[in-house]
Formats: sequence, C-alpha cells, structure tokens
Amino acid sequence: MKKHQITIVDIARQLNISKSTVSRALTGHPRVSEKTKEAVLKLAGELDYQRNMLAINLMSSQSHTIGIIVPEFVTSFFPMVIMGAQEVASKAGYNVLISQSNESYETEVANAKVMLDNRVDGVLVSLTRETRNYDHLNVFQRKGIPIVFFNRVCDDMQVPKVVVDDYEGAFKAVEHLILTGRKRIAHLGGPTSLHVSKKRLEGYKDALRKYSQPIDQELILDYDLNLDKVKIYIKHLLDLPQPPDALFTINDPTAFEAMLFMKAKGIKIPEQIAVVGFSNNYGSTLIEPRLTTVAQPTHEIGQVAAQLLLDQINSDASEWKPIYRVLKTELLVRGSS
Amino acid sequence: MKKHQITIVDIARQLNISKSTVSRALTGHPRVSEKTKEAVLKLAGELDYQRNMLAINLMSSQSHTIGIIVPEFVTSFFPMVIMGAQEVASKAGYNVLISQSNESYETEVANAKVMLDNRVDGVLVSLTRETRNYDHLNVFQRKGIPIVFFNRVCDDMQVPKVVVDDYEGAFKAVEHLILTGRKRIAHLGGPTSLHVSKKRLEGYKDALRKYSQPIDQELILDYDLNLDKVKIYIKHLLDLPQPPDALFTINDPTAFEAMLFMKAKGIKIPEQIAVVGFSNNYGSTLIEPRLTTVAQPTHEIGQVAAQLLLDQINSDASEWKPIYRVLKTELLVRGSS
DNA sequence: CTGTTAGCGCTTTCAA
DNA sequence: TTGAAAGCGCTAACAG
Repeated sequence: MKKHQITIVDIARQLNISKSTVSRALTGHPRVSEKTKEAVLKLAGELDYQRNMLAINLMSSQSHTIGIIVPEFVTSFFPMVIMGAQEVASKAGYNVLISQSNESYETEVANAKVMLDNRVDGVLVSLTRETRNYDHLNVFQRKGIPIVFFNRVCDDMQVPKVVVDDYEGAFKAVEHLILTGRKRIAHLGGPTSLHVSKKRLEGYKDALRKYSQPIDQELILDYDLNLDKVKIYIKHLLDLPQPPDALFTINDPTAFEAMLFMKAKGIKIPEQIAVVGFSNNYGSTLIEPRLTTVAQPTHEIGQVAAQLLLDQINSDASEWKPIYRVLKTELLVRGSS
Repeated sequence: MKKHQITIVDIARQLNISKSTVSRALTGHPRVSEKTKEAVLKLAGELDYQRNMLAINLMSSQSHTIGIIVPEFVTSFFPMVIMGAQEVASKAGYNVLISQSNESYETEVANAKVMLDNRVDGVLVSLTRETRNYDHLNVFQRKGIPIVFFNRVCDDMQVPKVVVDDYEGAFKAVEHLILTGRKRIAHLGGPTSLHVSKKRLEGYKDALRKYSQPIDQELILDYDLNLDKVKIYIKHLLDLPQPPDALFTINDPTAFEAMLFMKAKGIKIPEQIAVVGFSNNYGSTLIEPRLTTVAQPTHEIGQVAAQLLLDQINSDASEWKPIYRVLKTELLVRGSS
C-alpha cells in the first residue's frame, strides 16, 4: 500500500539541482536566485507536489497540532468554543485534534495519552465532571507542553485559565429573580467538585444576602449533571411544604428538563415558578416560555483560550504565566421569568 | 524551545543494548528474551518514555489520522455522527482531524489542503451546500487516499457513501400527514443541488401521488438553508389564497423556525397546520408542540462511514468498491402533527 | 535472541 | 547562490 508521493528529491532530480535548493525555493528562503525559484515552483505545481508535514513535524519535533479535550459536544456550548479556538489555531497554521471524554475520567486519561503520543504542541482542556486526579494533565507540564483550561478548570494547577464570571452571572440571575418579586428561589446546582458549580452557588447566595433573603438549605440541591435525574430533584422541590417560586439551574439543559417536567405537571411558568438557566444553549429560544439565561461568550472563550495557548507555545516555558482570564456574561431576560 | 524527550536511544544506552532490541521490546515483538523485555519496560516506565508518533508516522508514511470535513457542527446532527466515527476510528488506533467548512466552498477547499498536507490516511466528507466543483476532493482519489461521503454526498464521484433513505423517510412523513387527513401539504426543501434535497422532494411527491393528491407547485419551495429566510417562505405560504394545512420541511432547524414564526402569528399547530421535520435534532422535544420528525441513526452513520473508510485504508486501492450504504430512518410522531 | 545498517522526507548547518 | 552531509526518532531488513 505504498503511496505514490512526489518529493523534493523528485523535483531536484528533474531540475538537476540539489534538494536543499529546492527546499529553500519552496519555503521562500531569501538566498535563492529568481530563476531557480521560478523553475522549482513551476515544476512543483505541475507535479502537484505537496509538502509532507509528517517529515516537517519530525524534523521540528512539533506536530503543529493543538489538542482540545472536552467532556462532550452535543449541547451547543463546546462546539461553539471549539469553533472559536479552531479559528485562531488554523490562522496560525495549527491543526486541532478534538477528543471528547464523554464525562468519563478514564476516557480523559486515555485521550491525554493519545495527545501525548502525537506530540501535540499544546492542549486546551475542560474537565469531566468526575476528574479529581490530575496526574494525566501534569504530565504535559512536566514535558513542557503548555495547557490552558477553559470553562471546567482545575484549581490545583498553575496554568492559564479562561472562564466566565460565573459568580457575577449567577448573582445577576438571582438578583433579577428577587427584583421581580420572587421569595423562595431554589438552586439546582452542579457537582460541588466543579469550580463553576461553586462559583455559581456563591453568586446565588450572595444575591440572596444582598437583599436580605434567607438562605434556605432546603432549596439548594446539587447533582451530577445526569439529566435523567433532574425530574427527581424538581419533584422533591415541588413537594416541599413551602415549594419554591423560582428556580435557578446550573445550566440550560437542566433548566429544559425541569421545565418539561413542570409543564407536564401543569405548573405555569413563570407564573407559579420562574426559571433561569445558564449558558444560553441551543434550544433556549425553542422552549416555551423562552428561557431566561446567562449567556456566555462561547466563541470568544475559544478564541482567547487558543490565543493564550499559542502565546505559550511560542515562548519559553520560563516565561509562562498562569494568566486568569474572566470573560463577561450577559443576562438574557426572556419569558420564563 | 527544544523539548526534553526520552527516546529509545536513551533507554538503549542506559541498558547498554541496541536500540533495535529496545524497539522490539516496546512493540511487543516476539523474539525478545523475557528479561531484556522486562528491563526495557521497567526503565521506560521510570523514565516516562512516550513513543513519538511523529517518527512512526514518517517511517510508515501514515499519519494514523483520518480527516472529517463537515459543513458545521452546531446543530446536533454532525456532532453525533462524528462521535460515532471517532469511536470506530480510535478503536482502530486512528486520530480524527475535524474541520468544519462553515457551509463555505472556499473553506472546504482550504481544509482539504490541510488534510492533504498532513497526509491523512483517509477522509470522511459531507459537502457544503454550495459545493459544485469537486477538484479538491478528486485530489485525494488521485493520490490514493480513500474518501467516504456521508449525508451530503457527491453524485459525481465513485466512492463509498453512507446515507439514510431520504426518499423513504420523506415518503413516510408525508404519508403520515395524508393519513391524518391533511389535504394541502407544503414542502420547504433544501437547495436542489443537494442529493438529500432531491430525494426528500421525490419522496414527498411520490407519497402525494400514491394517495392521488395533486402536486401543487405553489406549495413546493426550495431554499438555501439560511435559516433567517425561513419566515419569508412561510409567510408566503400562509398568504396563499389556499394556504397549506401541513408543512414538511427539509430538516428540523427549518421546522423550528417555521413553528416559531407561525406561533408568533397565532397559528395553531397542529390544528391549523401540522409540521413534520427531518433528522430529530436536539430541540425537537423542547419546542411545543413537540416536533414530529424523521429520525436518522446519526451515531450509526458515523460508525458505518468510519468503518468503510478503515476498510479502504487497509486494502489495496484496486479493491476499493463504491459501496452505497443506505440506513433506515424512523418516523417519530409527536405533537406537531 | 540481538546487533548493524539504512532510510522515511525534510531542513539545517557548514563549506564551497 | 548552491551543494553535501548530517540528523529528527523510529522500524525493518539482514546478518550474526
């Protein structure tokens, strides 16, 4: 299955010059005479020569590839981030190797190994909900391969991170609920291991505090993001002696599930319960009423993260700084609140 | 920025044996004594040796990577397909290089070049809505790199293709509308250049024919899949002297837009107009009423396409056959019809 | 079972 | 401006 390949030697032979000259001509090296350059370029075109990145990669010990490790990419969030990252990366001549861990720690570890094997020049990672151990990521550090976290970041590693202001986003969401007269605001949060869960919970609490509303532990639930379980938690909340009149969820998919369940129960949204989500995922304007949510600048997250990574790739490891970029969120008030 | 790398020579030197022996031990070659093998494996572990795929790739002139070119990946369809493909690929030790053409022909061409530069061992492609010229894909053929099309296939190239039975899916959808008493079924189709558009239109027409309903050209529209334009077409249909009482759209996002517009106009779905989409995208159970749609086995499409590609990669080009795999669709009847 | 040699396609010294 | 030679890290072929 040997593939037919046109190489630099082929061109050199046909033109009866050395391969180094051909290489120089092809790479736009300054010290090549115009005529040889032209001849080379012409023949290369005719022969449909295509440079072999495999060889270049080995030479330079750079794969010209950055890896992206995300927990999933069916809800629109990660695809949007990836788009932003890909834009920046490919503009700089880098490929993007995407792997989804499927929210599985095991898979994340395996994916990391693949990235390592393939000598990615850097990685962008957003952790799974179950990742507690970071050995597989520390390897990158040890090998001098830059990492940038985004969204689901790791507090224990001193590397650049790109997040949105989860605290403020949650704060604004809950404040909005308070200002529209809600008295018992429940929060269905994410796993407490995730940084975003903690921040959003803090924002929730502080908003209540600011307006002197009691923080009722009964109304604060956290769950593992397994959407099938949402209805259980919602049912629990609704069955409370004093059920909530508003719900702030960790993300939009959770809010969708909650709304679907409540609508099936005949509960009026927002009259009986107002709902606010987080992220402005695809679908938030499809559901009825349209979901009020905290929008994240997904595309920008990807761009910024990729740029931060490229900056590290192109600088000495000694100059790497654990830059922490916090992007702004925007509260989108819609029909559900 | 030279990176610190542990290589086979390092291990060989430390153990005072030849590098070929080390290589053999590492790759599980049979003719290596147990003790040397153990020693090598042990030291490799301690040194945290990681094989360099860059070198292996050059050696074997194989990148161990397959490329996937898709028009977009924000609606859930392509991500699901990619997941299926990735599963099969990584099980076989292949990486996946994903690129989205953003429905732009130019970008598709550029992406194809990147894939070529990187010597992908094969490509999975789903065309943009504007691709008419296939030179950039024929290059792969010429270079002996296998291609498999899926979903948006190219009729002009004799290569394997994986599609769903668009004709039958559309037929079933329209038949369902007829059997539930609809008399004027409109069709908002996709660009006529796309194979899927043609097939779905055929299915639509044949269903009408089977039940002796007139085919009213007034009710058949095709558009470029630019969702912003949907409302224009729907308005046009509704303003007809005899407006339709059912709508079959080329895909779900189109149906969503149509429903949103009609609901805003106060039109009752399905009472006044029944709606049926295609693909069972994310969101079809979020919108109200829930969308009746023709489900595609997205995951399976990806798996089958990847497998077909791997089969070609692992066989001589002379044995390649333009296998045409047609997968079954399933009509999901929900509230919108 | 182990070592030696050569080479994948390219770039990069160092000379000429 | 051009050429010759060395080498990136690995594996495969051929000896021993």
